[in-house]
Amino acid sequence: MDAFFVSVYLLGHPEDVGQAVAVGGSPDGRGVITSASYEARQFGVRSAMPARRALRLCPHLKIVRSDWRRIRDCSKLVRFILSQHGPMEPMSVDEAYVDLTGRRDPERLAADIQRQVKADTHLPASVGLATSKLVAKVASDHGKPEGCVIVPPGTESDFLAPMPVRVILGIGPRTAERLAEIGIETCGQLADADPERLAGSFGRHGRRLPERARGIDRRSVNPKRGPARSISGERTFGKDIDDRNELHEQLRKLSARVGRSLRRRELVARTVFVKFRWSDFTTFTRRHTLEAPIDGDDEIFEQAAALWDEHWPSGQRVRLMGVGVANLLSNREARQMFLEL
DNA sequence: TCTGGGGTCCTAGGACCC
DNA sequence: TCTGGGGTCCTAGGACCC
Repeated sequence: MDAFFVSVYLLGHPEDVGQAVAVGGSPDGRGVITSASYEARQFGVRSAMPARRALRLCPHLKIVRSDWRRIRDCSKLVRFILSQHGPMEPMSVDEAYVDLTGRRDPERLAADIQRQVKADTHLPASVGLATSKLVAKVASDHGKPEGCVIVPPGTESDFLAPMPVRVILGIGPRTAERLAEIGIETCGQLADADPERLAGSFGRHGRRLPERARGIDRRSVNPKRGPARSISGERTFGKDIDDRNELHEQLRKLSARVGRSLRRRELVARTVFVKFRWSDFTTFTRRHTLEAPIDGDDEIFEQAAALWDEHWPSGQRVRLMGVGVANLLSNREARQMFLEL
């Protein structure tokens, strides 16, 4: 989906269509931009940018909060439409793969699906059609907004060759920087690199990079999502906090939020973790695993508070606090475990 | 002008067991 | 005399994604 959160907002606010609009947090506090309209992007506004900075780049920018209910509803509808056309694997709230293997005239089908999404949701989407997930994703990004990019079989390598290595899913800023240090900046250069040499400096993952850069990716579309592996909540405070009571109060709120989410999904957890971020941005986590799984707000808070008190130097100013659970089991699995014990 | 929030996966070291 | 070897679980950090 294109500028998804902003597009969803505009559904309910047609008067703002064509304006520089962004979804994000408060520019007075420590909010960042989540999604920016293409008009806002012309001013350099990007997601993950501090809202304050976005406003400086684009003084007339309208920043609005995200409407999660509406976003979820739109996401569900898009997924439903896609799933009518083949096995569908959701990647995130606004991206999914559909397997059209064996379908007649997939080029036309891709364009039809895009039109159907627009007609039924009134939301703009981009489509990429290719022989693998990796290339389809690059193609889809390449045509934004409202693009429909088809990469015919056999042309994957040529399609990717001129592009920066960053377009490949899994190559982030860190890997791109390290590749640049050895003179590799484009997919074409990466495709020609020696896999063994890359394995030397990038480990197991490195050996596969040249084939990835050629568009070779045998991963299939997998519609079955595994169960959640962790659930967490975190909060960056508007102002750093150093008062123990206030910190405990926040810890209790976050624990309750995590607990609710856990129970709604009918899961229990054996591990509780807390996340710390001091004023100077030093960040770390501490965790504890229990013998028996839990799902209650008070139980989560009790564990979180013990970890917190153990690692929070009294008086240390806190910028962010997080609480999470991992080692998740379904209620059924937990019952089974209990019987075995 | 400092830098959100929700996740996943991988790596590496240490404890512990046989 | 130096210091096996494999498997599993746990912790912590880091890269990456949207």
